[in-house]
Amino acid sequence: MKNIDYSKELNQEQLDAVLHGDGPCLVLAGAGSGKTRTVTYRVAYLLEKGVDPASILLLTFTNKAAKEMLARIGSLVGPEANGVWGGTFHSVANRILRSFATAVDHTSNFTILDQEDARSLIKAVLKESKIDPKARRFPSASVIQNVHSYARNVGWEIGEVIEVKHPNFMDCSRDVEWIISQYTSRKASANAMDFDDLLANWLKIMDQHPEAANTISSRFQYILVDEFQDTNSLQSRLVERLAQVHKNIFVVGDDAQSIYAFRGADVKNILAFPDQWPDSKIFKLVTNYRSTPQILEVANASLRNNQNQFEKDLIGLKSPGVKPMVIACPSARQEADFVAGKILELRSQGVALGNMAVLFRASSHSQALEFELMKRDIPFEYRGGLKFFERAHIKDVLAYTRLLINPKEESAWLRILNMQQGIGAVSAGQIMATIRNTAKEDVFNISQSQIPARASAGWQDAQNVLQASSSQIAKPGFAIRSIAASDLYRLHLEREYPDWKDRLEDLEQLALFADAYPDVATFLADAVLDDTAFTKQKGSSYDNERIVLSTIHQAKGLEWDTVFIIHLTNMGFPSPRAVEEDDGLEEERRLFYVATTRARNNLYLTYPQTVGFDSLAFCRPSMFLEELPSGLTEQMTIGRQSGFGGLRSSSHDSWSDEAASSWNDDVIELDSYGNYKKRKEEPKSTSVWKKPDTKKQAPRLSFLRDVDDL
DNA sequence: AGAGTGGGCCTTTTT
DNA sequence: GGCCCACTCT
Repeated sequence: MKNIDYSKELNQEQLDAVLHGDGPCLVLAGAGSGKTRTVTYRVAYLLEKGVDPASILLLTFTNKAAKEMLARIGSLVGPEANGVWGGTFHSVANRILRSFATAVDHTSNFTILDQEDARSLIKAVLKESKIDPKARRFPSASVIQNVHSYARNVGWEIGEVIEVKHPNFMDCSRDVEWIISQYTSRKASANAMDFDDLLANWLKIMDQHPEAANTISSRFQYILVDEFQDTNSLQSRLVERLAQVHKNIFVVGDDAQSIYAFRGADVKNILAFPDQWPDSKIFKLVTNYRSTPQILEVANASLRNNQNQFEKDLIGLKSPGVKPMVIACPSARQEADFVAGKILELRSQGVALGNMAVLFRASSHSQALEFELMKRDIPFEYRGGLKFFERAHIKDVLAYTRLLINPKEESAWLRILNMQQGIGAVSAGQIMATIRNTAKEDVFNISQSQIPARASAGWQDAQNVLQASSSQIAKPGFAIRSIAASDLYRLHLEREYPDWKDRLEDLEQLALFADAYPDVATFLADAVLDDTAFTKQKGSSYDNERIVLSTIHQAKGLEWDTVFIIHLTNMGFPSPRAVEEDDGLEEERRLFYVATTRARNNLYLTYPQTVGFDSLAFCRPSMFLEELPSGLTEQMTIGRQSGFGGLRSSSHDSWSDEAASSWNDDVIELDSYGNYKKRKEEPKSTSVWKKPDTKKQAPRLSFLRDVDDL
């Protein structure tokens, strides 16, 4: 084991937290204050003290965070770190449940349903139910799914969630509960778990199976939780149960960066930690090493508009840099143009593309920029949107693969059946009923006589593929090749997709990825829970030559020299829908805080003054910009005539003046979203009003990201 | 019962 | 602009 000089490598704040003894410990770590560093050194310190690596459990929210921390621990202490258990709550739950599945009425090779799989199962239940959505308004499958998931994560009744989140569906409450109960039993009989089941079943074992619970909790003597502000009630209870006996619970987080309330995260978990764990120690990390004082001032000033928070300002240590810049652009097209131009300019000044990132609130905000970057041949890496394992053809093949393990898994069947010629929702439902009544050994040999006549050919095709690949169960890569290369699936791809060749190549990539796994079940679990292994393979050598495009949520925990936050409009960010939620505005502001604190040296805040495709809509700058004290930022307006690069530093004669005066001409009206929309006739000054021709632009390149998939 | 076509509706974040 | 749904034709 390497020798670590803790007092030299850590500041006093961090050192205190790392060296603290056993028992409950809360570390409140501001953005850029060395949170990851503290956690990794803490683990190193435990190992150095002689703690068995296998008794340390490190829980995170993203796979990326888990991998990064484990890697850093590894480079700190060497191979001794290998035994440390680290991963997301969900992936650790998966690993544990593989050993204890029978306690919760599953077998160890249970299948994990991702959100889409789960939704399609709910949809099928909905269709078979006698509920007539025409007779009255009834929540869609995805609304039901959200309600169900939220209820489980925060521990509410279905009725309560509907009352708070969808009051207009209050009278459907009973029926929704019934649908959910059907979904639950179908899922169980298919030996499948959704994301929430992973956590819920883990907790169930901890609560109701003392023997198993004892094995689990005595195995993990030290529990560390990253991003604790993002835990929901289910996760918080899990953590509590795990640490109940030894109380060696070490959590780090920042209430100011709590941005997952929509999926049940509750800041109260971190605020109440000291009450929940008497005698806990609290450490605060407020020294920021990452950002210039100018950037921190903007972040701090913004956050001061929030009421519910610990009082704490980040204290910057870096020497002064430049003020963050606010850039008003006439349109999204010109915003993209500005950002692309600036990227090239910075690169020529020596900032590597990999040291820059463009962040946005919602995936759709990046469209114009994606096009502009492609046009200019600027390589970029897109984070967010569809992941590799969520793309249609990948999911198709995975559905077949799932059946090899779990022949009665309903949502896999539904996906496959609906792909066959001559099988629609009704036949699929009938066939499913037959499958449910068949022993799992016989499912691949159901006789034609039990299948509706028109569905017969399609059914036989699918059977053939399954039978052919079922012999490859021990070799996931071969199973995948056998499915992807089948006439049935290859022809399906050719029929459906213009880019079928790329997709076939994707499938070979998938097979290569699967080759590394000892069996199909392990491979499938990773495919659903963790695709970092795959994405890494793809882009590794380019990492430093690509600019990152990312949603703010996915950018949490990361940092870059230069950060652009785009589409800072009143209708884009804060998101109008989020603002309707309780505490929604404050959460959006925390999101803005997360975004700004990703930047080390340069921060560009841009917004278009118009958005829209059909009709042009004006928008104002985001309130997060308007509420910033003037003087903290440099303002800039891009003139509408200019191509790229032509900037004006005054707002005189600018688009915004013209737009403002137009608002008085009654050409603009409020639409139902509270947006200003163009009405009736086109104004005279055509060049200004012509809608930007971003519409006819080429679609996103499919190998970068495929939005047409699902 | 499926498949193909036209119209209304909504734009969020993710393990 | 794109998705989902409902309607209609086969």
